Amino acid sequence: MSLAMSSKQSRQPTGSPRRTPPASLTVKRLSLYLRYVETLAEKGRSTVSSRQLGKALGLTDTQVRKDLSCFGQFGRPGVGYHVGDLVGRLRAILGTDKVWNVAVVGVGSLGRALLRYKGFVGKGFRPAAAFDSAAGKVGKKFGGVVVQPMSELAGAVKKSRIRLAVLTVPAKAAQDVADRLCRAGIRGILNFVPVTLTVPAGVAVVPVDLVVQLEQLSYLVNASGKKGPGSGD
Amino acid sequence: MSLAMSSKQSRQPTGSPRRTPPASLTVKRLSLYLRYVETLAEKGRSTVSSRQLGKALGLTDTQVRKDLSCFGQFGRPGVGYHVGDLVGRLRAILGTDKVWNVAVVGVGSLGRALLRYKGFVGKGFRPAAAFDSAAGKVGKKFGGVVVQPMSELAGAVKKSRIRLAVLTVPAKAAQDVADRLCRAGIRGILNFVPVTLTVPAGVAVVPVDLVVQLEQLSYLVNASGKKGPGSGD
DNA sequence: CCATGTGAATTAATTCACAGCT
DNA sequence: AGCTGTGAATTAATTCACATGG
Repeated sequence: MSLAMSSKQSRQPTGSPRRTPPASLTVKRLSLYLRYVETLAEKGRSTVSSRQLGKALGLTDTQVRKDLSCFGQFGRPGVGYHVGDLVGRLRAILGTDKVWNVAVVGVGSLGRALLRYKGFVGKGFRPAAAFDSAAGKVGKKFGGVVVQPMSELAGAVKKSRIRLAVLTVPAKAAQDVADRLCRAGIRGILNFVPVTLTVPAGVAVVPVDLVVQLEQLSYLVNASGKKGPGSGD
Repeated sequence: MSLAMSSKQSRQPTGSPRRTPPASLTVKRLSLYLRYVETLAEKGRSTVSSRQLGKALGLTDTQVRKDLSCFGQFGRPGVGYHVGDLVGRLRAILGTDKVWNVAVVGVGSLGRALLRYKGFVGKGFRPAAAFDSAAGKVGKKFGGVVVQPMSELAGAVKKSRIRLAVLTVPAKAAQDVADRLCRAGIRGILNFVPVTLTVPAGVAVVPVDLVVQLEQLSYLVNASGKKGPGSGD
């Protein structure tokens, strides 16, 4: 057995990405950490350990520490992480310490549901505008947001400082609308349309295809019929 | 058209997992392959190459071939994959060659939107029942499905052979309802509630947290502000 | 003692390179 | 020519092991 050497590194001021690159899988877990730690904050808990966090989310304690440590070192040996601090840190990393104005484009049943969705409040996202090409929908109000015609899109995006869009238009229109959003200066698109979008560099797309999600379930259920692994929440 | 592989096959019977294990990331991509290949089928295209597939989805051709090959070898050197055949194979792998009855549990705005969502038709999923604990909603019809009281859940699940559930209840009720679903014999849960569910082995959970998705966007947009990687559709 | 942070080892996933079929 | 399928090499992600602080 070899003798490890001491690395001996003094502590960086605050929140310095030590080494490893951001890593896309890590970021997804950061959201889950935040979600869980926020519930702890509501309950008045003041500290949490990587083991408790991992247990609640189905991860190992090492995984949790690795994820957190690559964005800086918060958390104290022997104690754990300070809940309030961790909430702040995670929000800052994810960029939800400020509120993002979001446009909902396509006011079908899904778009309307998102406009009315209560889960965004306090999470850093605010549906700030809605757009639809159907004249019959323009002027109507859903979740407190008045639907505007598509012709207003570029103007409203600039005026209301909207940087994110939720896309819930019919598949045939999706790429066209995405192009318009990009030209209007939108920086990210949450895409519910079952189509792979092409966007210029500098614009992010996160796809959410409900059929794809159900297919994952279908696969897992079929697979567990033969063999027996767990699941994947 | 549509001539299944006739004679000439010294291959394995059908869809034999050659070597590699199923791999969870692979399955997500299979859904994307299916989605794209279905659009090709509608357009009447008869073959597609791994390169074309990859190009359309932002993947390398090698990646596509690796993914497909680990479920058996369909596709002919020098030609590519037969579109009709590939659709059938992918559906069989994902388990959507038969129709799954799905229960929507929790008929808030999101649940209603999912009941009305048109995108499930022809994809192997059918909203077959809806449940809500609010007496005011019971008896109402959304997307052709009548809302039933929670007390009917176990009975309806058995009677209608429902094996998948979409969970869109308030966060406080989520784990309780999930427990009831599991006792009723449900095999998979598509979880829209921002809570990590605990379920017995043999039940699959696929989480879809809209806030988490937006946080991914937020992170990506913030990150591209400093440096300049692309996106991630 | 318990808990974090991290280099080293391990395992998973992707890409490379090429044999072989059309 | 073009294309698939796959071992080998590479790169990413996770887990292990342990030094160090509370």
